[in-house]
Amino acid sequence: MSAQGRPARDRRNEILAAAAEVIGGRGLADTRISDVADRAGTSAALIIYYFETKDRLLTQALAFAEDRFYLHTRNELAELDSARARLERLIELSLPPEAGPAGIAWDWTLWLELWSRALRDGGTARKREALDRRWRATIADIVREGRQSGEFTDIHPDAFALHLSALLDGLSIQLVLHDREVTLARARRLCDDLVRRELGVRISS
Amino acid sequence: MSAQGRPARDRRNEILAAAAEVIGGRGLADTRISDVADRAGTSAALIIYYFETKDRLLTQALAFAEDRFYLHTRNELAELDSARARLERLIELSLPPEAGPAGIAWDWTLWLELWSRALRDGGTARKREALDRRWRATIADIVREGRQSGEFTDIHPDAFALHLSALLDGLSIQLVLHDREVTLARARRLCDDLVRRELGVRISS
Amino acid sequence: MSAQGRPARDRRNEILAAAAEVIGGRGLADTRISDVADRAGTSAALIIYYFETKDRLLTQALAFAEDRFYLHTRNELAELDSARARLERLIELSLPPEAGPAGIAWDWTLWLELWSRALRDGGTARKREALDRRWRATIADIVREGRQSGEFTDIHPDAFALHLSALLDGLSIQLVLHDREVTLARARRLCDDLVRRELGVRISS
Amino acid sequence: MSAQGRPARDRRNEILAAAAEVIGGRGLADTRISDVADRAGTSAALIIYYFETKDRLLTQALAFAEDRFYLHTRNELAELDSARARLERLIELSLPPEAGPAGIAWDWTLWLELWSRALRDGGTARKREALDRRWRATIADIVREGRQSGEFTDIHPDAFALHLSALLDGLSIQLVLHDREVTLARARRLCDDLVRRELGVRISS
DNA sequence: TATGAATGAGAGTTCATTCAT
DNA sequence: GATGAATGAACTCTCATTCAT
Repeated sequence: MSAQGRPARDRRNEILAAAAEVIGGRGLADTRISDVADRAGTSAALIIYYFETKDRLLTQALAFAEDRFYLHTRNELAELDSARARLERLIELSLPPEAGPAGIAWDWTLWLELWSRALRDGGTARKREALDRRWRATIADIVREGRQSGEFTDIHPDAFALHLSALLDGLSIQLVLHDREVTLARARRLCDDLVRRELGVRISS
Repeated sequence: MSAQGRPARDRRNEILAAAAEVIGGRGLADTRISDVADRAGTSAALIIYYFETKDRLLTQALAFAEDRFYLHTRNELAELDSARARLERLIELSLPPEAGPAGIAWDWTLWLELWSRALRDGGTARKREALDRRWRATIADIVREGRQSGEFTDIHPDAFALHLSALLDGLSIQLVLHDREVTLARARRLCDDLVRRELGVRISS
Repeated sequence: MSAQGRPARDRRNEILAAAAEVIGGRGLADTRISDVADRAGTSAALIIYYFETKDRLLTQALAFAEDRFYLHTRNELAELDSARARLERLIELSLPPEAGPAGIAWDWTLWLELWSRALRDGGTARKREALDRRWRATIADIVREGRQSGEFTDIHPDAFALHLSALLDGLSIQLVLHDREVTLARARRLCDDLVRRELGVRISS
Repeated sequence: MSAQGRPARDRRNEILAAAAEVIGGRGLADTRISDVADRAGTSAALIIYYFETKDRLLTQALAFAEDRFYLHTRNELAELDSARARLERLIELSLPPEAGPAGIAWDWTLWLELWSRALRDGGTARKREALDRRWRATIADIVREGRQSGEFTDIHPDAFALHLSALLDGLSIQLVLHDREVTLARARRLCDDLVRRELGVRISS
């Protein structure tokens, strides 16, 4: 039993990862259970066996991917020792990489799907709210730490967090959608300006 | 001929309007041709007769709704005689109204759908880019006018336009999704702050 | 009225000719009223106006084409003054021309459609029987004439007519279907042999 | 595994047989997937599950039926020990039975459909060519055997095979279509005559 | 006579889900 | 756990036909 507990959890996560990839590649609306099964190397029936319903699979897959991204970011930030560096890195990780021909910003793609799904699906809506709250809290915490360490000027952490996160969202949309007027450099500069103006510190990402 | 040309165009627009409503209400993915037909008071076959394919219907419906919104905004702005007032109004119209339980910000709902569709559909992608460009140009024009009339301090119009529009997008997402931490008032305050700081003018929306 | 009678008949025939072409090109099963309308340069509604039903249109179109072919053959034969020449020409006209790349034997194509349709459609069945009977009679008449003129040896005209017409049908099928083992030359030789053996006359088509 | 492999193949063949019956009864053009499903006692979805597309189903059903007929004939012929008897039997099996009111010559019906389909469908065209070639080879082989055993006079087997098969096709068409001038007896007599004249042997079928 | 607009009645196909093994 | 077989419910799209003009 306990010997089976692990593999089962692994299987679940493999499927969730596969689902996230498929969603990222084809979009939520065009994702079929059998696509996920193919990518995960199993059968559609098994996926239903684990998740009971397609809807639950998709909801959990989105949550899985976003949690993974969040944890990845958390870990990266934990390694840095100044608030300034952490903020700089957070901005860097937030913006989707300028895509080469085939390059697609997987995680950002999922965010767009998540938003439209959250409009009608309560579960997704709650999850999204929690994720965004946690994200803003991360920013606000960095601000507080920087204030305490004397790196940043005194400013309201929550207001700044909302401003920065909203700006990052707004810019990222243009970037994932490859708007020709919005380059990664321009986006960074706007964020840098905001940081400099509000926190009195210069970041050169 | 002319007696027949008009009705046909009217029919088309009726259908597009109906489609936009349905998409807003049920989401792009859950919109069936027959839903649109029902709302428009016709048959599914007629919709295919006019639009040939469901895909084309949806693409055109999104474009139709966004164009309508843009024209509406344009007209509203044209009536105001100071750049400050126009900017204030633009921000007001941009942010989705704080929705009561049943209230849904139709147009913003469509934007979210538009984004995720633009990820994979070239036509939608192009249309979206054009719309956003036009929108930022509108903001930049107001800035230029305000600068010329001496209302605003001297600032780069395009950089400001990108900053404001991105911020509005980012905040609006939280608002349409009813994030409990982001109220319409908070969103407005952030925009006001930006305007005050960058353009040196106070707006009290 | 009489001034309109002509054009109306012309219209009908134009449509029938168009229908025959479409059937030849796309097959009976894939022929849509609107295809015929397009080829005839009218509207589908007009075709229904003339023929009332798609079924009637198709039946009449097949009959029209086959009658036209028969009359064409009749005229050609009437110009020749020996039974031998007439028989030779009849065989020549019966076999589908060896098709170049794009070449399709229109009339033979229609025959195949006619047969499968005659299996279930009584009207088509009757028409087909009449056409084949008339065709065999044509052959038998030539035999009789040749016998009388002393060109042919004495043989039963009807038996010969059935033999030759069946052979022509069977060979023509292979030819329209481009069987690589059955060339036009081989087919002719078989017919020539039959004629020589049965009628004691050599034809060199 | 082996317990599952068989049933699947059986299912396929059941469906193919059902399809052949429906095509024979209603014609290729009027055969719906659901007709086949009904006759096979399953669902339309299962048929798509096995054949992916209606087109493939029909193509394979025609091939299935014709192969079955060919194998049946082969077996029958193998039991006979003189070339004369085999030829006689082949002719007998080739001609459609004189149909009573309800009697329909299933396999011949399918041939007519096959021909018109082969006009536009490459796959069907290839299959048909192979079938006919095999059929003529069967005839030619009998001729060779009869020549070797001294039963038949010396004649070119391939030319005879083409002549006989074409004649059989041409006559069979009249018979399946119930031409009132062409009886089974008349058709047989023509074939007998051909055999007697060309092979120097009398068959009394 | 002529047609564009409109529709109902399907048809094929997709797909989540169930179930026996 | 795992899967192939099976299906019902839905959906898009096609097309002959009708009708007002």
